[in-house]
Amino acid sequence: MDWELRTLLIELKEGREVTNQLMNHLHPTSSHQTRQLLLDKILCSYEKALSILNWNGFDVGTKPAVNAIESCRSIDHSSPGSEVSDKREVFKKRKTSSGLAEQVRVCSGASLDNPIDDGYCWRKYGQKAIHGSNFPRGYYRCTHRHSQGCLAIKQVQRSDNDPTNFEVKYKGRHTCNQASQFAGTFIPVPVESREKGNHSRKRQHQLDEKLEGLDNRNRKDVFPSFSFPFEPEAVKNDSFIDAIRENSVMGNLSPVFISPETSESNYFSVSPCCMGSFESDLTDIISDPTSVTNSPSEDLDFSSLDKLEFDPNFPFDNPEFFS
DNA sequence: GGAATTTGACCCGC
DNA sequence: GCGGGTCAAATTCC
Repeated sequence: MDWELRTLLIELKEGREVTNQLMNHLHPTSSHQTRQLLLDKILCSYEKALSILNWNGFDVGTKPAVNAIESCRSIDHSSPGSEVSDKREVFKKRKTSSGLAEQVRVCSGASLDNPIDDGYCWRKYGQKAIHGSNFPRGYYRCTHRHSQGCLAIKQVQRSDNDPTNFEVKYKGRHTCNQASQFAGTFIPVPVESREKGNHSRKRQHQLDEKLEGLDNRNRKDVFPSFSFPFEPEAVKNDSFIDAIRENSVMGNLSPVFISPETSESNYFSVSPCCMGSFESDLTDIISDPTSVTNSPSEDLDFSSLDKLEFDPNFPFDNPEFFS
């Protein structure tokens, strides 16, 4: 089974699951926003599935609905096997999107105080007003670009339709130590401690920017390594779901995951830059309740999370899936 | 003084 | 020519 088909199946399964959730919320006491959120997720799954078919040469006949796309927690545009190539051999030569591994993520529900947090240290190198967009686009590159030659970059732009949505485009892969830290043993770091210390640079103009749309706290975040049980059996374990739920409900967008017992043999970590769609899907699971937490529709039933199906035969150890 | 951000200018693709 | 991506000097903060 190839990568696209697997992703397609995941999306279809998720669509079915969210549809079931929506059915549970059809009673009059359920809030409209909750139902709208679930509808958006269903549309998101459809759009992702159609996009996959589209990429594989199927004429799906329709263009993705903008609202549906923006409702998606993540849309993976990674082109497997594509490598970062710094084309800036000529001064200020413009990089083209082709040839760059690109991943687009839409982080919804990120309040001004809870911005995108992907765990890497980024340095902002530019900001540009985008034609037709109310909010400027911020350009970030890895802090270790010069010291370690890390070529990872990202672009952050707030959605016009929903200012709580941040569209984050990742291009390139982290080759710095941060990436290896992600591959290491998980060290849980409380959110509070991550926001203190030398990463608490606050400026008045940054506060102003907050109001304008680009939150700056996503620029410098020290983010713990993320790992989860390697064995599918452990994935099915309630502790896994509970950990996700607990951390999600805490309102932290970061996939801070506290493992019961960290063991290198039982846990594996995946660098976000290399996770591809799986990371996106995992982020879906983790970030969705968060977005609910930050949204007015707080009555979303988390119990449905327990119904998520994890394929026991899922090839977690198959490197091809993450390429 | 070092590091990070801001911002105007430059460059390239379309 | 326009829009988007990047550079780099200036600025700001610790």
